[in-house]
Amino acid sequence: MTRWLDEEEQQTWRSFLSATQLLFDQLDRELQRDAKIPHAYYEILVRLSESEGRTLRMSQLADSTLSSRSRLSHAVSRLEEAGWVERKSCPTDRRGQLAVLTDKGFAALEAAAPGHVEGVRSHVFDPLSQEQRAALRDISETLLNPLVSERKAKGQSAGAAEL
Amino acid sequence: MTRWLDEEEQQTWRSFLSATQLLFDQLDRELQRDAKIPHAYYEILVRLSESEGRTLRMSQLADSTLSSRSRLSHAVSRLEEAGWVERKSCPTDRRGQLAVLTDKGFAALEAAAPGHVEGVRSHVFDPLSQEQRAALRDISETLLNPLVSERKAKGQSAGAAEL
DNA sequence: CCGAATCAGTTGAAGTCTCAACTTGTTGGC
DNA sequence: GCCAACAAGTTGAGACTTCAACTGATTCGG
Repeated sequence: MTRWLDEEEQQTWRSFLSATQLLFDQLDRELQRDAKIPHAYYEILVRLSESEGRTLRMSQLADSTLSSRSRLSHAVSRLEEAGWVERKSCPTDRRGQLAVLTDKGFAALEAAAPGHVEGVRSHVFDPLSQEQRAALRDISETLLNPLVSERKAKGQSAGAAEL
Repeated sequence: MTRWLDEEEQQTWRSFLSATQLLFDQLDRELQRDAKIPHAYYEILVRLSESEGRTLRMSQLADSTLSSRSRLSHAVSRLEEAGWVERKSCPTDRRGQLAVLTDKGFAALEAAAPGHVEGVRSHVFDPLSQEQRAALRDISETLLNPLVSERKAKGQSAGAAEL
């Protein structure tokens, strides 16, 4: 009954797995070395830096970083210890918490960003032709929608709206 | 000096990040639910099952799963506790260790594989057109080589030969 | 308005991964 | 042969993630 992968699909899948694995390992290692944070934490800083008042509700931040609430809570605690983020209680909903990027956190992000962008460029965009870049975007967007739906179904709350 | 990403590149990168993140999260969750192991452990079982005598040197196994030696060592210890893998000392090099897939481990892999393949199919291949599949393979292989070189340079020993 | 269901967020434990240090065995130059 | 470099693997500590259980606040049907 199982629809096994044929030779061609097998090759595709293994190349894809290897490439993504090596890519994220590499970017993570660079970020860890240069900025002392994992990529997931970098993403948190980026989202906050792009938000009104450098502030976001915990749940919005979790959704926009594709993170579980639990993971985010731990991560923000960690970033708080580093003095890069602060928690404030939400004025309109006493359950809510706001995460605010501090000046120190913003400075850390500014310091980390150029190196990280350079990494993305050199490991992803530089090796690809213009056609390949377009195809990569097209493929990624095609895969994205069903995955987001599935995730929502599983109860992970709102959708990854602003990606 | 920084070569920032333009709007188009930004979109591509974020879609790619989201899609891969959601994809691997999903596959991992399915595997954890159905087979009680993370995807990295599944990969180990697959490599062993494909090897002569269901046996591989630790270092070869580490290379072929793109895993650090340390990570592999921990993982094999865990799989050994489960009775799915056994360690034997290598006859030709007293430093070496062989990892051997047990019958029980093979059975576990046989039980897990159909569900996992179905997941890969439904989340990756089914949504893509034939052209997109070809492009995905092409892109993955393009990205792979430089990453493998970089990894080797960093001292991670031999190359990911048989992917 | 009151209680059940739901929502926002946190917590602690258990699992995995990384990093650096370490043990043991091999090899190559002298 | 011998000792310094190197290779194979392991180990333990610390960091991150997941999962399930939990607290407290909000909402909505009756």
